[in-house]
Amino acid sequence: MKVVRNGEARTASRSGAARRPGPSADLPLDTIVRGDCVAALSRLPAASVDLIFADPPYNLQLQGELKRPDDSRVDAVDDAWDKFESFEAYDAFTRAWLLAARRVLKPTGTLWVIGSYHNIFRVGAMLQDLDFWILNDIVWRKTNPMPNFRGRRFTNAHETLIWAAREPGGKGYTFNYEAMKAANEDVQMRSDWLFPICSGTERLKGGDGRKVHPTQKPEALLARVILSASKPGDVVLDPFLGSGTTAAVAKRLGRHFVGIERDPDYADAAQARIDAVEPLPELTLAAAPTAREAPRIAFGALLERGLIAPGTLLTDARSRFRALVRADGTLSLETAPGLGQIGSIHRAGALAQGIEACNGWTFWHIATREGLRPIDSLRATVRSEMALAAE
Amino acid sequence: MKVVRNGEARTASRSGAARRPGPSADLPLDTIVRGDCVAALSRLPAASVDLIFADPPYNLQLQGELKRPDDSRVDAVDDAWDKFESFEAYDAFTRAWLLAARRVLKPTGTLWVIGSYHNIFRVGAMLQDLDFWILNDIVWRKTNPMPNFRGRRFTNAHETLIWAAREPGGKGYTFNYEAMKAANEDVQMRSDWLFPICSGTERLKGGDGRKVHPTQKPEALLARVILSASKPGDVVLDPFLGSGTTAAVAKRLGRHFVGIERDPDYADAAQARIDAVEPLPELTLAAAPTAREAPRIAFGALLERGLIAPGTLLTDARSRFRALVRADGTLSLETAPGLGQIGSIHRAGALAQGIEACNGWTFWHIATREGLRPIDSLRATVRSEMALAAE
DNA sequence: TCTTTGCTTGAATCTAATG
DNA sequence: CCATTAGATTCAAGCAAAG
Repeated sequence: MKVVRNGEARTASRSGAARRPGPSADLPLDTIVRGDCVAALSRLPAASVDLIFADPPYNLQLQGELKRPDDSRVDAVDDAWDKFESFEAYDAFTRAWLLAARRVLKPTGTLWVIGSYHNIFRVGAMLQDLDFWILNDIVWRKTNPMPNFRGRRFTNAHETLIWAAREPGGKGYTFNYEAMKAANEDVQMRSDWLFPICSGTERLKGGDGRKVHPTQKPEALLARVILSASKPGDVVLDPFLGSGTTAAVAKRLGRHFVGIERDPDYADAAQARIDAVEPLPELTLAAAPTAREAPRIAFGALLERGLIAPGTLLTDARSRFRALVRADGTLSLETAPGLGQIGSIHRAGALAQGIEACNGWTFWHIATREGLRPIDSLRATVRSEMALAAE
Repeated sequence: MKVVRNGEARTASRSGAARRPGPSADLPLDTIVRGDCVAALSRLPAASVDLIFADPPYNLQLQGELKRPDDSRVDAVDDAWDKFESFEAYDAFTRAWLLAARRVLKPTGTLWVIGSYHNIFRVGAMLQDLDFWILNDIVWRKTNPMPNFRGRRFTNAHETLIWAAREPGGKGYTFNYEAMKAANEDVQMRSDWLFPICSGTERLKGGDGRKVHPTQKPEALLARVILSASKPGDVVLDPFLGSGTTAAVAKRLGRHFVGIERDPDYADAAQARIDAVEPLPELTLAAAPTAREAPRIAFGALLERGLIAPGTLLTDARSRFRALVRADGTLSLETAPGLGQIGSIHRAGALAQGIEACNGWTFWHIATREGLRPIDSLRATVRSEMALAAE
């Protein structure tokens, strides 16, 4: 039941962690760790996980199954004066697992938590208190929510997810912006997502025909989370695995998973479910090249390859400004403002327009028989040449 | 500028409070109280207000300046009133105004707070800590949010409102269930609302043509809040009145208002705005029209619903070009030109044909027993699902 | 007068690599 | 650590100007 692709091995040190450094002695990849979430997290290597998805318990009043960080059970409370006490207990629980989760997260890793108004505000505030950095809050709009039977409130038709980086100013996290946009009619994916709740054949049922888990999440929801915030081969961890949706979707999408589950029945059901999952073919999963991740090409490389000659005159698309290509790969402005000034293609473009910044690749054009061409198209030529040479 | 209707007088003791008992010596009805919110609230009679709508500072914590891709500068909310030293300071502020607000609220009264992920989790947690009772969290989905210019997050396309009763088990609060349902094509009003942001002629502008207030809320949003959670003649209080939307809508809908505003410029603008409002005749107060959402289906939604599987091969009608469906909802071209290139269904169609633009929905086909079918035909299924969720 | 095109703007925690 | 530089990045509306 291990997902082993392309000779990738089973430890994070040789899969996800290869891409992003981090110690990872013995991450139990593609397995369900049975036991308490905080204790299990504490036994995992630090900074070894790319993505965490957490669906923590939330209704402490009804369930009364809260545990303190030391795993002792919190007595159910009914008294009004004790309500504060129970929020406090929930906060302590949240704090404990969030801290344990942060430890296993790589510096570039991100964390998702899903909840409802019963708990999500406390989780969100705790995330901020613990110095996580919220990237988005996401609304899962349900196409088919349970109606409000008493008619005393609005139909509770959504749940909230919080997406957070490990720390403020967190950079380097994965967000597959282009893929999300391409899948969404070529407009940016928004913070409000629409999915049906998990039902029908997707819903796990026991032998008695009753649902195995009370809050099984739809696979489509997890798929969007994983596709947006991880890459193939990454390690996805779920500290409250439950019926195993996170692991099943991660496996299907060519990611490694680590699941933690305390309840043996849930863990058994999740294991069986995961075993039945067939990973998608690699071709449908390979990370798409993005402009952002493309290898950098210096303008000088165009000169070195003879694609552009020193002394060439470049202009902007509307031929308002001109610049002379110098032998060292810099430009010299031939028109005011900035006449005579010398700088990189970007600097020269900014100077010409009198603005702070400019992408010289798309600003400057070269005259051809077919008309003006952005020098960016010459860069594309170099990139494809380099790709061929690499093979 | 007082709203006096049906012989109702100007003090809460003889208007809203007549319906629901509560002391109310000198509630300054239908006026703007100038000054600090907590101090002003403390001078108001206890248990005299039916509904509170609060739009507190969000504590945005913006760093540098943000520019659009066209190099224009985003006019950010950088006002001093939105800056707090720390989360602790923000929490203390929140706690103070919430306690002061609770005091003026009738036992049957309810409180609304609006915010974003920067502050709403702290507000929600504080509400629970202070023993308010959350009735709903409501998502205001914006039809026209500001995009994410750098492509590093999901478009932040919503704000969150929390609706809470004064205390746990709060009974007797107003919820106009039938009116909401009637206004929503006879199905229960959901917790996700769709409105445009405030712009155009509704947006207050100063003599210089610049917006008077950086965060003016749309009247439609306030109308739904007030129509759902108050009755004509009730007292609606806004402790952060700003540009006066709450008061203007309350007056228009035949409710009394009390506004608190510290900034003289905001208060002046709000006063002028309120003065220009004409209350609606009683009969027209029934239901607010709801905009039916034109469902926009993305190709990704077809995968998420299982209507098309990753790995499927799509072709054009004449089977000249082929493309592989990838797990993330993008296509990978399998034929020249463009072999190996990845993009949306539209982009891939354009690349295959070597043209600028293409409607992927009609260009790409899927093989079925009955022959090739345009993928557009799969959209109908998702549309019917989504229609259920549309407002 | 009507249509098309272009410009402006909105509660925003909005980069990554190199030296 | 900071400073510098390369270079990637936007959607829906409203309104004004142009056709």
